[in-house]
Amino acid sequence: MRVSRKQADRNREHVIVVASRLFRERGFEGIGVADLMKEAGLTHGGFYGQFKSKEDLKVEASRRALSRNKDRWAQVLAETPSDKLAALARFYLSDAHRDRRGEGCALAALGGETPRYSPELQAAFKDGIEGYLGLLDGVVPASSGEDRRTKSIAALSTMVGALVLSRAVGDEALSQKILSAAADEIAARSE
Amino acid sequence: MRVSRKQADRNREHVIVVASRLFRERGFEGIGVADLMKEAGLTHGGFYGQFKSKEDLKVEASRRALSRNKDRWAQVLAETPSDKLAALARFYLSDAHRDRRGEGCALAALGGETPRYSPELQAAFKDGIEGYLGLLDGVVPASSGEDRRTKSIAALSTMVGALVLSRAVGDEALSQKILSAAADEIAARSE
DNA sequence: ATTATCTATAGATCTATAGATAATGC
DNA sequence: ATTATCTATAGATCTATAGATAATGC
Repeated sequence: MRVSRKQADRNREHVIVVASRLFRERGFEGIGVADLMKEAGLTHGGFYGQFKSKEDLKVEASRRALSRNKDRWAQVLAETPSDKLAALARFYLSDAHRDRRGEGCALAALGGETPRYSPELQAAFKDGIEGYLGLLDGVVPASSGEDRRTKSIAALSTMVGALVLSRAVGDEALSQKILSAAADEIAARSE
Repeated sequence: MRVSRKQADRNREHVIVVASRLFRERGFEGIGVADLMKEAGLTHGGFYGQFKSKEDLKVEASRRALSRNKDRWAQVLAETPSDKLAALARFYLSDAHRDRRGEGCALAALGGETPRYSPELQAAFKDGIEGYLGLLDGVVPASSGEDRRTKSIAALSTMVGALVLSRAVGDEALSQKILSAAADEIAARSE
């Protein structure tokens, strides 16, 4: 059942998008190639015509997730007239983001697993992180350029750490408190 | 080859300690029961006499790791005469900590995987986090009690997030910059 | 003729259990 | 007699590949 080149490209795209969700939801080891292809509406064997290996797909799916999320950040910043950093923190540290791992930040969902895999995967995360830092550099309050990057890194670390912790505690009250405390702290520093 | 009750208890302890290292190094899905028992010098089948399931061991090993690390925090704070928060941040955000996942903070090593597992495991992480926050409450600068807990959460989030990111980027220069930026920011806020 | 996708399977792993063995501790 | 640990295995998964099939695109 061969399909056209154009359809094959669409199928490949679809596998990457589905994988970017499933990896974030279940972790890199939490979903197998067969189940992933089934979820994408294709067969197990078809995978290896499109990708060299599962590791290869991890890289593609992570780049896709990080890039899509960066676009979302840029959108939030463009929509907000003032207090852009505080608005970004509130967006990132929302209940909705916490509860939707599959569509959320790949740094929080998969960053902890990344050191165990290929340099190519780590490079994808490095590029993703630098993308976020580039956006933050434009909205953190700072005197010098060097200081600006320091502030951007601290803000990103606080956001990622708080999201990870809010998802880990399994306790709604503490989870909420973690999200709001981190958002408040970032907002306070942005004044 | 039965052993004494006392030796069996020691064996159980040893499995927990070995697991707390291997889970942090390789992730909950990165090590199997058979390999883990081999690493502990016991046989695969012996595992199920000591633990109900692998999930059960995840909980025990996580509690052990979190508790040991909390003791280490308390030790650092006790050894430091002044600027305790800055000293703790430097300790946590060190190259040594980044490079030794197996002995390091379980929040950074395994926090991202925790939401996918049992309520019991999440409760272990909740208890661990509250332990760290309790120590931080004693050293963060704040006017009111409520504000103090907010500052503690923000500091913990920044530390955990920075450690996760520093391990994920696979780039020594950026990794170093992330660690130092987060440590500087926490130190600056502690004055 | 080429090639995207399919079915089927190899070979390695995984968690968990059954039943045997042998030393402890009454 | 009890029980901690052992060997062996069930049954389910995992990644990856081989070879067949059938539609595309020259």
